[in-house]
Amino acid sequence: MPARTHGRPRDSRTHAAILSATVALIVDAGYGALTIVGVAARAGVGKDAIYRRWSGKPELVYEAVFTSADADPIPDTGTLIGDVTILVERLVDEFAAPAAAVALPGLLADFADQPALRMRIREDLLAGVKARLVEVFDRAAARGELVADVPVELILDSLAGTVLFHVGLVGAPVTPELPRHLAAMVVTGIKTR
Amino acid sequence: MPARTHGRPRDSRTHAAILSATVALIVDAGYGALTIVGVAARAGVGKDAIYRRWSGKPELVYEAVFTSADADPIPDTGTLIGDVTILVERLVDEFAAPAAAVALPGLLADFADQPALRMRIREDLLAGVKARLVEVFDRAAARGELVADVPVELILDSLAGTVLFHVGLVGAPVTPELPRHLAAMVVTGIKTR
Amino acid sequence: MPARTHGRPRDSRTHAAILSATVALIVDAGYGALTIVGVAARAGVGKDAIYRRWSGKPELVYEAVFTSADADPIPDTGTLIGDVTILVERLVDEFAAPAAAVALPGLLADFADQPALRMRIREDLLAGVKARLVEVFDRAAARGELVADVPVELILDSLAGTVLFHVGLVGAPVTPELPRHLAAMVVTGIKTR
Amino acid sequence: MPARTHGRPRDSRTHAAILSATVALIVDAGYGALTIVGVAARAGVGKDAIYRRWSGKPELVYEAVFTSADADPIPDTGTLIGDVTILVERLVDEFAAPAAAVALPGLLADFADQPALRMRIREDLLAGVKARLVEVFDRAAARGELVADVPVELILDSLAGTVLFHVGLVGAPVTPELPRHLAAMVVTGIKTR
DNA sequence: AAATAAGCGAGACGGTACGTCGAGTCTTCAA
DNA sequence: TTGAAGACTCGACGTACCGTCTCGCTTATTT
Repeated sequence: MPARTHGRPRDSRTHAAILSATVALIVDAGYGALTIVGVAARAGVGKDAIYRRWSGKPELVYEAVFTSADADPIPDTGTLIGDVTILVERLVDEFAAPAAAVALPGLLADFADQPALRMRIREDLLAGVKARLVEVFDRAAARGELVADVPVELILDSLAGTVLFHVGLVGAPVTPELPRHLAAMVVTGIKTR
Repeated sequence: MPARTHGRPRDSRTHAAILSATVALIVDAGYGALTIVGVAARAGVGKDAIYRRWSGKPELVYEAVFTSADADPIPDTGTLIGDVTILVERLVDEFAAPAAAVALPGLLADFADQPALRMRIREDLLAGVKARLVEVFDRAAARGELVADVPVELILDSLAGTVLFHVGLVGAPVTPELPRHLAAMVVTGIKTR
Repeated sequence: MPARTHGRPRDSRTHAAILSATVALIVDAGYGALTIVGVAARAGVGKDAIYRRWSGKPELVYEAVFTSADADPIPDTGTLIGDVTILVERLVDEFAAPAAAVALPGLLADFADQPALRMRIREDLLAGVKARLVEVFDRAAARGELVADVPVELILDSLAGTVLFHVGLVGAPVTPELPRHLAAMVVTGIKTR
Repeated sequence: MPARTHGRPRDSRTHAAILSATVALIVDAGYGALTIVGVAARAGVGKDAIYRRWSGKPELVYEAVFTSADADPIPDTGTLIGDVTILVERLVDEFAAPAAAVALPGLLADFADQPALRMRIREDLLAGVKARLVEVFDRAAARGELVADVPVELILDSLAGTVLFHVGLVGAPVTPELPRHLAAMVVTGIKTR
């Protein structure tokens, strides 16, 4: 509770203007061409207003692009493969959104370059996905559908890596079958291990 | 078009000095911190000597880091899963090499940002992997081990994306079991589709 | 126009804290390095408390550094040269004081840059000196020591300019003979004109 | 003889464009309002081209404004007062020139703020004046017109300080009599010491 | 006593200049 | 023509200060 009781409070309109200018510029110009100067100009804001809130471009873009709280749990479809399919659909929706698909490669590259940010890839960006993945596997175990000792993190990296590579890097169009295929591959692969 | 018959021929030592300076700098400082100016200084070379050969940082790094021709075919182990395991081992060796692991995220991000380069991800960087993957699947089909209609590109993206995410982005240590696990997941996932 | 009868009256301790912080910073860091932000921080005061009283850095420094009312008249020594020597001694004391010597060049430069402030150089900063100079010349005239038509302003500029240049700009040490030399030069120069 | 045999030589047109933009901006806007950014823009030049040649605003302005080599010796008028009058006329011409009069206060203030530059006021800016002053006094001594042991530096500070204060700070118009008055004051003041 | 009106520290705000650095191009001399 | 050196324009970086503007709070005068 650091409070911040003193001084003029930060203006939420400034905050919003920065974030929406960031998203707009990413979509228009791409992550590489996005600059703090450019965001400030587009938002009609001083550079300090940005640096006061974020320590740099990666943090700014991260907050601007990944605001989809999306805390909804995965509904129970009765089968593991069904549940994972829905989970992958959500992941694809998140990663294939216009700003996200453009921002992800550069954003992840910048995160990977800084040790302080690197750990946030799994802990922040994928935290929600991981939590839901664990829950889905727990349900499957309760159902007796699954053996124990599931390599959750490998599966997480597989799902995220595949979607990222497919959507962000290669730029392949997302077909409706992708989630089902990917879910099937992962789930049957695990089960028959 | 005999290209260049006139004038002083290019010095191969200059070429080599640039490439090795590039690799050294990537390992030392990371992809993001690598600059053409820095490479030139470290190689004891003028900037033009670099721009004369490569059109920019991504192309330079691509050539410097991914020179492992590695055209060796995958030996026939008798089973698809065995073949794919070896293929993944090779992929991991390639992506987890010191310079490659550091360079990959930024390099792919820069490739993804430029439409002209984006297609080269699958066509150049993964060309060898794809060719061997096709060959391995052909062998499995000949063996009667596999149904037809294999989604090669999805599998390719899965393998490359998983390894990239695991090794380059998350920075997780590579365990010896990873190739086997990943191969098992993909192969059984495909077979029981 | 009773000006301000309502509201909380200004705190004289705030006033004093600002002025002494200003003097301290000038001595420590010089006029150029003095900032309003820095004064506010050192005085433990908000910026507005400063802007409420002074319109900018030159005015603030002017008040902080030149508060020596020094309205004492020049004692009658019996000779013009004696009187002027005392006058120059006072001028040197004023201009060579630690804060003043450091502040003068920058302060006068800022005053000169703004037409609104430029006239205050002679009218405020040198007002006392000029008044005493006139008085001293009047005494000399009464004594019959001097011809009429003395170019007071030229003499004023000479005295002030010489001391400023010597002490503030060149940074030469003030020798005890300086006032006498300077007075002699000016007075005999005028008399034998 | 540092030579500089390697690399592309500096472009003299760039040099000239920077200097003339500097002079133009000083006359238009004053020393305080002159910025490196502004000079670069007006000269159609990158900022680095300026920082490559000068270490900051004071050095740049110094070179831009005080290029009048003016190495002409003072003609021998036969009397000390005549010689000094001419010397002061030259000094007034130099200090009252449009760009110089505007630049001097700020320029000298900046020089005075930096110990490294402070010594250059007498040694560079006034070097020519001082040399000619010494010569003029030598001639007077040879003529038998003057006693020995002249406080040259005090006289130098008097002349320069008076002109600076009159012209640069107070902004008083320069009357044609000023040089004669000032010379008379100084010379008779010295002689009858 | 309540209402009104400033003063006050804190700090956010849009601007703007700073001095540095890298991009990619161009220009010199020498090989 | 290559090559090392380095000047060139351009533009982003992250920092700092400008002078203005809210905040919550305090301290006085006026009703």
